[in-house]
Amino acid sequence: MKSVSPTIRDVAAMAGVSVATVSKYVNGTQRFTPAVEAKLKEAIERLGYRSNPLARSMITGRTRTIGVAVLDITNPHFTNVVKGANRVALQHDYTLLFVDTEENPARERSLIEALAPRVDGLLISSRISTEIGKWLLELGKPAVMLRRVPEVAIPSVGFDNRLATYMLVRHLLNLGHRRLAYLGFDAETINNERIEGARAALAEAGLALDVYDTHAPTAQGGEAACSRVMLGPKRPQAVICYNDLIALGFMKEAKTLGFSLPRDVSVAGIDNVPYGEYVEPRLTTIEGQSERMGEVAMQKLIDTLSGRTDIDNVMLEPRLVVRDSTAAASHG
Amino acid sequence: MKSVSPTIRDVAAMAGVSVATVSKYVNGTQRFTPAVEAKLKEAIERLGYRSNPLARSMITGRTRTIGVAVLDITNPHFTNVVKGANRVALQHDYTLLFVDTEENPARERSLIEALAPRVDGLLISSRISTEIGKWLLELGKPAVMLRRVPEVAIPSVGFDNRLATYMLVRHLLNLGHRRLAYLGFDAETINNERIEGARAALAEAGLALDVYDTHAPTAQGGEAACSRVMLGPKRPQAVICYNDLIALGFMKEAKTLGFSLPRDVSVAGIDNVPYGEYVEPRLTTIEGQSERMGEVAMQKLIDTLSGRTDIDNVMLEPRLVVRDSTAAASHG
DNA sequence: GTGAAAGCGCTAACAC
DNA sequence: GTGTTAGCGCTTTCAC
Repeated sequence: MKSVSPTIRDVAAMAGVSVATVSKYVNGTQRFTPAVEAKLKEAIERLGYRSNPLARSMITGRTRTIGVAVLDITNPHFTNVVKGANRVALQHDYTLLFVDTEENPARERSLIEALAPRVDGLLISSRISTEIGKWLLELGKPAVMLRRVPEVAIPSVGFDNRLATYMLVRHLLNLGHRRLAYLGFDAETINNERIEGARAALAEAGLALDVYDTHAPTAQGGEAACSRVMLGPKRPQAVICYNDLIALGFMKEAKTLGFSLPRDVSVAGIDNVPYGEYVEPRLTTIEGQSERMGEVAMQKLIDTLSGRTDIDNVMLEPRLVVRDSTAAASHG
Repeated sequence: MKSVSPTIRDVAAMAGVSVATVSKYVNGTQRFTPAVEAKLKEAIERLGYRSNPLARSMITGRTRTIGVAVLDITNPHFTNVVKGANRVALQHDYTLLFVDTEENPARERSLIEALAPRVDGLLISSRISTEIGKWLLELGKPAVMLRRVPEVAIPSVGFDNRLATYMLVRHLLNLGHRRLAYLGFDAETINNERIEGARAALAEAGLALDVYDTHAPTAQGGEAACSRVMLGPKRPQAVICYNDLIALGFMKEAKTLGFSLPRDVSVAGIDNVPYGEYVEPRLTTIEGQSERMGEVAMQKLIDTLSGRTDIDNVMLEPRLVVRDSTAAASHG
């Protein structure tokens, strides 16, 4: 219960050796005579000495720690990314430190700035990836972006957003739907890719897409937007949501408004968060491979840290998961 | 794109002043002559200088950072705790660093050990709170436990587990149920408190509790245990789950097994995670005040860091949230 | 206002 | 094997 921790010098004094010896012993850099080793062990034990990682890092320049910045720790997609990243990090004896930027670009930067010097490398998911990417570059700290940023020389792992919505539209088209809506999240750059993919598939069938927007990529966002979509002048037969959370909220509110799902409207999301399986109707979605994304990104980062330097942009492939929230269009 | 960051000395050299001056300027400790200030500003700008927090922390002994260790970042209960904690930390200009111990007591200790020296204080949720608590005490690092640990001299904020299940049982009793089961998570110390609370309420009615166990406090855990509970020799009319996640998994599997909910069985959870509102039937639960727990705990920690030292154990009160997963017992 | 110097706790040559 | 020494990048007295 000492208020101030013992230092390497205290140990050295107590064991009657030099600080260098203690340092080497603590780091297992060398072998020692049994006598010295015993004294060292005893002194460390009695003093309750623990080496100060800050001081060590300052010299070695390494922390054996990796920083992960996520946009919203509440979103299962991100927690799964984290799980995947954690698994790989653990295998390589790295510790993960997380920071939640809370969808706030202003804080984002300062949080990453605070995190960066304390870690060996960074895994970053950001709304402003390109900007952050450039800034990271001049920071000179190894990083991997959790989103494709081909325009910056930083490795990244992303997801084929165009293909995801393209597939979703094709699926809905096959079910006989003609009036499709997209409920997006405008503040996000990949939102446009998702719209493009949907439009491309629709264009092939000579159809157009109605685009709506939510204020947040969350269930609350989906709830809030539902009545506008479903009770507006262009009620869709099917709606594709920016992500599963929005879809979950949308479905809940649609039911509250008296609609029967999927009879009155088909709904699909993207990410395949675990909870999509527990709602009714079970959510049709695109498997976003969140955990895999975390794994791949972490592996890339560790490779970079180990000297390998192949700056490429991995693209994870989407896979359609059909469940009960999408059904054949009713006649009329 | 320099590989090595500029130091305070580079700035001093470039601006033609001493390092002490730069330090004071960077920390806003003092006022300067406009001439010096301008030179400083320019040098810092051109060099892209950022002060190294490691070096600073080593001297000041403070990091302006708080470490939070959670058991499972995938569990919405914990992410909400984190949200609450983050909110008040932000107000006081503290940055949060998280670590996910992944329900693994062995890693728990080493992760916290790695985290502790890099932060000013700790917020810890652990399966082995008492043990960790004692250890924390001799570490001398301010900490607050996210669970009541009255037996250790560490502030903590917890939740009235006995009252929670007591209330749940009373609710179920009022609905006419007589055969109640509890689906718990044995590895958790508070599991016993929850069993006690349920038993106390049941005893008043001259009834007994059937206790089952899951291998994990997750939806998968609930799913896996469901058939054992529902198709065993003592099929219950109502089951209380250790937490909402288990309840969600249990409900899903019960439906798969052909049961109609809540007609065939009433189900209740604890925590009030957001997704309980999106499933069908909507989950009856106990509001666990996760966010509030995070807020209170962080406030306590910050108070401690500011010199206040009232080591008490806050107990948050449970509140019953009745939804559709609990209904009147059917005759028979 | 500004600077010189000591040193935070530790590691890494290098010498013995 | 073990000790000496010179810092890592920064803050902090204490002079001027």
